[in-house]
Amino acid sequence: MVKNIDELRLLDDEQRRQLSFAKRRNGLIKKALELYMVCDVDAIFIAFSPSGRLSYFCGDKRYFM
Amino acid sequence: MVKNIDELRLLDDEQRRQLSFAKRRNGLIKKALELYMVCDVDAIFIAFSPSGRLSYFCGDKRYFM
DNA sequence: CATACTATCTTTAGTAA
DNA sequence: ATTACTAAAGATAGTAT
Repeated sequence: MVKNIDELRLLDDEQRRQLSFAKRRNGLIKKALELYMVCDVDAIFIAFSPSGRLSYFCGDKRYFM
Repeated sequence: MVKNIDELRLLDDEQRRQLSFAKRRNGLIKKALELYMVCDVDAIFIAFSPSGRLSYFCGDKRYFM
């Protein structure tokens, strides 16, 4: 797990990085959905996977789209 | 804390919602930064606070900007 | 708006399938 | 690509400042 930003470094193995991405992306999308629902705000999250695939969440009530 | 998505509901108090937003937004930006650094991917996060202020994170290495 | 505390709940690296 | 398991680390509601 990551304690400080200083401890962050690029995962050196492609397979580990892809798995870490999938887990973290899922976590971020869930958190963005919670922010959207709990706090009643607009929020978007966009990321590209290490292999270039798009992942996103869009919760729009007022400003987006 | 939120256990299931079914338990999510709009915080009824404006002050509680604003505080929850500030904490969750900080958490999301940190997570997005970690995703960007650890997984070496592009990622953006944008949200508006309950009072309409913009918060965002943008980590771009290939696609954005 | 921010920051600090803490009990409690959540996320995730490593691993296997 | 995914899901499942688990210990360890992280996030946050409630509260006070």
